[in-house]
This record gives sequence, structure tokens and C-alpha cells, in this order.
Amino acid sequence: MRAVGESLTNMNSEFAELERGTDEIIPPEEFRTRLRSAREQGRRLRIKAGFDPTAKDLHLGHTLLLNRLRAFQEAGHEAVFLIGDFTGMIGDPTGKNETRKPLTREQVGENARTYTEQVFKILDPERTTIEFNSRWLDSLGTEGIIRIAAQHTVARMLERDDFAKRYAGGQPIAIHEFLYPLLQGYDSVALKADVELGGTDQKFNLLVGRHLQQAFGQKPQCIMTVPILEGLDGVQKMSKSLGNYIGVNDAPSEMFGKLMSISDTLMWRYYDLLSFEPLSVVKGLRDSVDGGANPRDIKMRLGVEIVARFHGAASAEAARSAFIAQFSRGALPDDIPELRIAVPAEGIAVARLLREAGLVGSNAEGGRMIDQRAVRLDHERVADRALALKAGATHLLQVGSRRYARVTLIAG
RNA sequence: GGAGGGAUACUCAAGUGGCCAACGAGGGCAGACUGUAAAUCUGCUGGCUUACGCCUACGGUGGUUCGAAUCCACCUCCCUCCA
Repeated sequence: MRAVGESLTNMNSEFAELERGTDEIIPPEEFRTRLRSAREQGRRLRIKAGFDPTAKDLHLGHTLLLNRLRAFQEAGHEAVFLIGDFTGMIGDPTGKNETRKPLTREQVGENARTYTEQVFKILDPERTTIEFNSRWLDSLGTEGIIRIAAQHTVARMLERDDFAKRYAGGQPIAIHEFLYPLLQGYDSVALKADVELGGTDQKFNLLVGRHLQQAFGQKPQCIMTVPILEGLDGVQKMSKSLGNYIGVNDAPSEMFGKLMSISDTLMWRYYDLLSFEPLSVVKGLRDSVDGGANPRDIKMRLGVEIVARFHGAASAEAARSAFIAQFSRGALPDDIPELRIAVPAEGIAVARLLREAGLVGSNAEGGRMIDQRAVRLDHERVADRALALKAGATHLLQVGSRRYARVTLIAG
């Protein structure tokens, strides 16, 4: 009796760990039953998570999913990291009503390589299977596609939120866009997936997977969705193209700085979704802020945790100290780029120098920055656009509070 | 296949012959205030030029005109209705 009770407790804590931070599990009871019976039969479940290799750099938004995948690995299951190299050439029509440019095989291959390098900052490489869906989709043929397409109706396809909206709103829907969910669903058939993970915006596609598995005589997968993480602006989803992201490859100081720049409201969202701190601890932090603690310090704690995850504890602590020195005490960062720039005998205008040092995009922008009192030369504000510098000295250039360069001017 | 409507800068969106490098809003950047927070206020937001000024830009190509984002022709793409 006692042994049974213990194993129940273990199962429950395993569920809690696997389900942490998820948005929805469908169907919930079946999910748990499946985990239990897998445990009893000493069988590993196959957990599928697919990625379109459209962007090269993973950001924290992607890691929500990877964290779940990692949790399954730790519970002893098989993680399949599926790279949608074939479907990536179609492009998931989700959201944007603009046609996505198809990727070439070369781009997909390149993206996939950088993807996998980054993924293993979170996943255990020993327990990860990497798959490419071109393996089975390439050889599907027209007949195969028709067989799959025959399993789904137009009416059901039009239930998908963005299709429904576009159809109702008179926006175009190309036929091939219907193929994307079907092929993604077929991936689950090819892999015999037990569980598929995805963002909440993937729910429809994940459900198509269930439907197709059933149609092909398989037990339908359970699906688990994770929320879409908001980007640094706190409103739009984190994405590279919106420029509001924190990349897993960001340097420690950059990653820390970006985390410090988020709003206090967003900080709590990040605590819920990105932190591994127990929920009871997060609750305590909230209480301390309510009691008057400076949210800035709580934010630093989050920054240290996240940076440590990707760069190690020492780097995280260093990033924190550097941040305090630079922004709280106004010291210079210690990683100022050092440049050597050739200047003509008559000298070089500061605005132009800023551009050559890469601190601004054009001479005109440099001039505008000077007008706006944003430029400092050797700690002194530059007030005159016409100020020119001669060769022979090293100067510290600063634009705003975070763009720095140390330039040595050489004759040339 | 037929009829009509549309394409303007990062986004939305004004502008129907010169006052248009192009109103306005959003976004972004910078300054003030701060905790690189929020909110608020202010400025900037095509390039080259010390400057005068010059160049590029309103889907594409030609044309009319002293002068075109604006007028005309053709082309491309999108939308709506009809078949």
C-alpha cells in the first residue's frame, strides 16, 4: 500500500513539473493516463516539437517550448526535435496575411545547423532525436498528398482562426496554405508521436495531427500548448523581425541589459514563464514589492537567473556588476570597441566620425544626434556640428547612454 | 471572361499639377525626469555636403508639361461584384 502511495506522489509531482507553464493540454485526462501507462510498461513516450527553420537565432520565446521538452527528457521520455525543412519551404500562413518567401534548401540547411547548436543549451543532446520532415515528405508524391488531403474537409480547414478571418474578410487564401497544417499533421503520423508541443497559435495544426493519426490508424497524440511570450515591448510577441527579442546567443551583458529594460508588469510575466524559481518563491517576491521593495532589484534577480542559464553563474554575476557600474554609477563599460580610423590632414567632422565608428547610420544622423545633445566626446557634450578632429589622438565617443567607441585617429 | 476599386516612407494613412523630402498617428531614436521601469514633457525620424546647394524617393515603364505623388498610355500585383 505504502509503495503505491509513494508512486502516486511521484507521479503527481512529475505531472506538475511537466505541465508547468503550459497553456492547455488536450485531452488532459488522457495525457496523464498515457504517462501512467508508459511508466507501468517501462515505455518511453515520443514527444514531438517542430520548428520552422525560418530564422537563425533562437530567442527566449522559443525556449518556453524547449523547457517543456527538456522536462520530458528528464522524466525519461524521447524528445524529437523536428526541423520543418520541407514545410519551411511552404511557410506557415499563421497570422500575417502576406505570402511568405519560400526558403531555399541551402538557407534551410544553414538555419537548421545554427538552430541545433543553440537548442542544446537547453536540451540534453544524448536524449534528443533530430529529424527533418523532408525525410518523409520529399518522397510523398502527388498521390501521397492527395491521400492526406482526402482526410480533411474544407469546412474544417476554414475553422482555423486566421483562415476564417481571411475568408470572411475577403482576403486571399492560396490553396497551398491548406497543405501546411496537413503536412505538419502528417509529421505526427510519420513519427508516431505520443505528444506534440507547440505555441497556442499552433493549436489548430496540432489538432490536425490528432485527426490524421486517427485517419491513418494510429492512436492520436496528446497536445500541449505553451503561451506566446511577449517581447521586450510587453505587447507584441517576441520575434526577431520585430526587434523585441532576447536571443539565447546574446552576450551576457546584452542579455542582462535587455532584461533590465522590460517594464515592471512584464517582469512578472517573465517570472511566471521563464524563471525556474518555485512558484512559492515568486509569490514571495511579489509580496516584497508590494511591501515596498524596489522592483529593480527583483528584476536583477531575474536577469541573473536567465543569464546564468545560458552563460553560467560567473558571467551572470559579472553582467550584473557591470550593469550597476555602468548605469547606476555612470562608469564606462569595460568592453568599449577600440577602433583606428584614418583621417585626412584637414581633420574629420564628429558626425562623420560617428558614422565611421558605426555608432550612427549616416552622417546626417550623426549631425542630428549632435543637435539633440546626445553626443559626448571625451565626456564633454558636443554642441557644435562643425567640430572637427585632427589625427594623432585617441578619443572616447559616446552616443546616448549605451553606444560607445574609443577611436584612435591616424593620419591618412 | 466582364465591370469597378486600389498600390504613398518601418506600419497605418493624408495629399488630385508648383507652397511636397511629402499632413497626421503609431513605432523608433535622443533629451529632461528616473530604477536603461512605467507615466509625462520636448526634439528628431531619406542620403551627400561646413554651408549655398545637389541627388534619390509616392508599384513599374514611357509620355504630356516650364514643372508630376498628382494628368495620359501601357505593364505588374491586389481587392470587390458578376460569370
